[in-house]
Amino acid sequence: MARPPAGSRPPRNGGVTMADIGRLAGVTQVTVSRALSTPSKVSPQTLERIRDAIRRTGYVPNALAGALASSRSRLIAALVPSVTNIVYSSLLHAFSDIMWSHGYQIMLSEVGADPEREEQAIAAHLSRRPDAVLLTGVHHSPGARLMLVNAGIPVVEVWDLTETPIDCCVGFSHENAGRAAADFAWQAGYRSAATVTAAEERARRRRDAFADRFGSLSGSRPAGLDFGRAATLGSGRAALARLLEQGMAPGTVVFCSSDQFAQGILVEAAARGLAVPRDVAVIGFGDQDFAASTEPSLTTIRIDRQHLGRVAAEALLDRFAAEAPGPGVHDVGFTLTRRNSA
Amino acid sequence: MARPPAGSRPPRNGGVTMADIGRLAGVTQVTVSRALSTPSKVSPQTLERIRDAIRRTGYVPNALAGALASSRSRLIAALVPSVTNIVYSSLLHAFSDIMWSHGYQIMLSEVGADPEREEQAIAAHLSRRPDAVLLTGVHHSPGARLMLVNAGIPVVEVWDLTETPIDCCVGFSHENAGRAAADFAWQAGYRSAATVTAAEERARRRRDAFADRFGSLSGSRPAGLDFGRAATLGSGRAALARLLEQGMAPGTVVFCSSDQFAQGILVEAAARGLAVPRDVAVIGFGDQDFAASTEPSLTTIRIDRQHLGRVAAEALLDRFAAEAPGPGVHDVGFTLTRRNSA
DNA sequence: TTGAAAGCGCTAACAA
DNA sequence: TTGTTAGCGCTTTCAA
Repeated sequence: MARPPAGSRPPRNGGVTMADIGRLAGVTQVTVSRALSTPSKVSPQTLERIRDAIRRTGYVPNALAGALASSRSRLIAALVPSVTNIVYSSLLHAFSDIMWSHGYQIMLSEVGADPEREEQAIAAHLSRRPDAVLLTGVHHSPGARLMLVNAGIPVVEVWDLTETPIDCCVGFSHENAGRAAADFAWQAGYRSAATVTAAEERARRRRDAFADRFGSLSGSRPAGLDFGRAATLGSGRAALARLLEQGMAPGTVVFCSSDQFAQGILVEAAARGLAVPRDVAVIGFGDQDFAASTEPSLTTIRIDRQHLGRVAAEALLDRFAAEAPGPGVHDVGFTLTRRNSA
Repeated sequence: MARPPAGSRPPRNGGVTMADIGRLAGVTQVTVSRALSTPSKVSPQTLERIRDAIRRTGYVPNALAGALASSRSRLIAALVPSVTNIVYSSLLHAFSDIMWSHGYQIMLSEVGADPEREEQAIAAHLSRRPDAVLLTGVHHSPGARLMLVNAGIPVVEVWDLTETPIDCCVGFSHENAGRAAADFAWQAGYRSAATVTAAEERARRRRDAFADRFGSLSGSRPAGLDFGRAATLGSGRAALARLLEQGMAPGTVVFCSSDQFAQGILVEAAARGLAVPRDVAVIGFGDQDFAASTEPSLTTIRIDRQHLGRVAAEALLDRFAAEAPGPGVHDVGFTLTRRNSA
């Protein structure tokens, strides 16, 4: 335990209450409550005495009790597949910044790709009575949907789009992104394509859309490589090696499910003396901070994650205020950023 | 709001209480409470009826009320400088995994490098009455220390070491890491060194220790470059360019405050046709997932972040159980992983 | 401007 | 094995 100077017993300011402050300031507990929530309703002198008492005791209000009494916890539950994935963590960063500035705190959980685990996490979070929930993706178990609807609080689903959100959603179309990449590749003159994809549902949807479109454009469906493991530079290198083994034609464009993969392909190509994009071209996904600085720089699909996080936060804030908010579907889109790798 | 089928009014299962479940099961609220916390103390038939009622109503216990009544929130507050920095997020990942499996939830906040903001965040978190707090680093404002000590709960400071933790700490010595890099570089035969450092207090301590040691070994203090911005591949490239402009001697070893910088130097060197490590050698920090797969692979300082997170979790769990835990300082160490860049 | 009273939904004794 | 009684520390009326 964090221990106070030996000898004195822990003040455990969890022990100091509004009533204590009131006693010190010569008022009742209610007045202290008012001083904190609506200072304008308390006389200046009283306010001063109360503030003084708070300072002297180091009083920290008990938000648990406050939330119980008011049924507003000022807590937002956020569930992401992974915090170590920069794509989600940067989105979260923008989101929490705004929520924080409005007095909300974030309870975060990682849920991986397992719907069962997501359901458990949702239950655990709902037990804390959050004022809203942020979920990643739009596919959730019926059980999860039910709990969320029952909770009767705003829910925002991010990083994907659906016509039937639980409440509202902010994202972009992964299918469109895949198709846009295929159209770009075709128009840029590539006549052979391949895909490298991580084991993730949305990544697969991008890949499928890419393969469908490029296949119908070129007449032959691109070869695909799936990586169960997380997308890393190392697996990107391995992917190019494997593609080459399989006899990939020179001048093929490889559509990757993440910039990590793409960078790996760049590194492996360089190690093999292959020229990019002449011998092999690469399209990434995510436009991570390194994408513009690789050699050659990465052509990739960019999602403005800052903006996405901000729109998600605003959607919730809006719902806190509105009486009967409409079911909001916010498409924040994406851009194909052409650089030098394709 | 997540809305139930039109027409029916929101069950808002925040509305279903233990008393409601009791009524349905023909028992009092207390028995329901027991059924949930110590099912062994409830008869099998009663238990069955209660569980049935819970299932039918979709009841979710109110953890706010529970925490208020028991003064145990099963909440852990975690404060990290940044969630988008993989170094902290992977540590957090391991930490929360364990805490979660013991029934604790994490409340996360980013606090950047601003002590003022950290203090605010600590106050906000303490108001939720967490059962413990995790902090990054060992330098905190006097105000922050005071609040934490007053709270009387376990506190673990991670990613650094001190003789005087608020409560306990789990980390490694940044000074030792810097010196180890200098010793390694000297013994590997490098006679000229430089540093590239992000604007971060711990990074600077590593750099200073490196420069001191290498300086006393070689007789001349290494040149240093500071980057205010976050460590990115792009700034690593820029760093090498700048170092070269400044007339860095061939065969210099560059000690970076992160693997991102180091990778940037690798990329820039390749782009300039410089051989690594012959023309310029590089030592990174962090051993991120890409470090083993770069070309050439990165020599870097590795911290077992999984392990660190685990030890931090165990330290807290221990303190929850122990009567009078000793002030624990856990040095998890680091290893200099030699690969091909130096 | 302040206070009194009630209650948020639980847990923790203590009884029966 | 179950129930009764008291709170936990606040917010929310309503009254003064």
